[in-house]
Amino acid sequence: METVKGFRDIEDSQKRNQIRNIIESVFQLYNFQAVETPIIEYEEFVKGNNTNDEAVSDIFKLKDKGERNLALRYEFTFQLKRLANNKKLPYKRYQIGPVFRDEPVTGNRWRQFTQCDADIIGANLKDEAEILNLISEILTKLKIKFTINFNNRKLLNEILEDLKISDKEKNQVIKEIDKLDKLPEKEIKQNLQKYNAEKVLDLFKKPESYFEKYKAYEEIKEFKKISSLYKIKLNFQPFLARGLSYYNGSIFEVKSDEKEGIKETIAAGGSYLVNGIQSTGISFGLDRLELIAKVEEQDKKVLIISLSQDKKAVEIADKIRKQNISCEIAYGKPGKALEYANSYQIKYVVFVGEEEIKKKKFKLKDMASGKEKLINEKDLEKEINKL
RNA sequence: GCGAUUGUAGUUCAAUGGUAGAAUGCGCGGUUGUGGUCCGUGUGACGAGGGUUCGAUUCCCUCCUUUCGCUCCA
Repeated sequence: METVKGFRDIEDSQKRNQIRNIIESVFQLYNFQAVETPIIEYEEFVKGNNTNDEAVSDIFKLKDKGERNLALRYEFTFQLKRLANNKKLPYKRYQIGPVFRDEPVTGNRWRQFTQCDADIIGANLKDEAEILNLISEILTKLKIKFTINFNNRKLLNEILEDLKISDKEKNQVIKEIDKLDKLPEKEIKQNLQKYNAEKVLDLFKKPESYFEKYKAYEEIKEFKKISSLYKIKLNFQPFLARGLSYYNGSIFEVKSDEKEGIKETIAAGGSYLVNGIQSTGISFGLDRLELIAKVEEQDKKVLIISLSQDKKAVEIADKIRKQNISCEIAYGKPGKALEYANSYQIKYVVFVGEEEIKKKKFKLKDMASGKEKLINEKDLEKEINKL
């Protein structure tokens, strides 16, 4: 049986859960409120004002028995319009959950994936810096080396207006510019000639100081100043655009620096309006973080082998679990039980047989070394706890 | 969605116009209180449908799927 294209079974979700917990705990440290919202919404609401966005054309559509036109959420941001109503500002909320996009699957891209969002409704530049600090804290805890690319939509707009590019063509030009880190420059230049905008390419080669002449750079300058409070390194990328059209100020895109990392974006965000209120937010891609994060796996697991001494085995297992150590009992032949332990990476095994019960000493075996130790019944849990 | 590409045991790979073989995994045994080595044995696959043919896993068509690019994006 196959899963649907772009959907998958996650057979070992332990690492995933640990990453989720780390992200969630940091969100909470910054006083974001946890929320959950419906996966299904009215199609009209999902589309929102962003009907021009390509992403909106990627929504999964469905109908219920009442012939309502519905859709699966393709992100969380639009749902903030409802949540942010009547809230004391700034309203800070986080949400972790699956979103759905009916789009082609390539590489590390799925049609169901889990986003971890933190947003501030009613935000200024200082809040944006705080969001960056939060990104940095999370990725550091996940032991991921990263670069934060950033830009400001206002700067892009100003540059394009300066070059007398019409509002209609602006979005097309921005899309071309956004490909700069991907396609060869020649190709982009050709495409830009259609809009008479090839000059922008030369602009983007200029050093950062060149952009100081633009009014919108003031905001970038101010933002950099605030961010320096947190010692966050930002990589100013004047051509960074981001596809979602609702962004109206700062935009961020986080990439992995790891050699074995992935080329896809691992977190992205920016500033936008919610019900006319200036807001900012970030979204992590849990599925991608899972590929590159290094988390310590809880690997102290114990297998009790009951050699027809089930009563004692259950008793000991219970004591070990009370120490908060994962433990299970095998009732079969010892050979089988040891193979089982190998197969599921259970590192310690305790034999519970007639002899042990008589002597009140139990054999504790380290699977990696094969060494066995006799341990007094009283000290057993303590010994295991110390391992 | 468009263009290219892919599809055989759970996994990784073979062969073939006369319905398939290995490695590994899994099960059982050798070892009824000792595994990660070895030996034996078992299990298990032609993506789905249609066409050509005496006969199709093989050739053709459609759909699905895989991978890559475009578009877009976590």
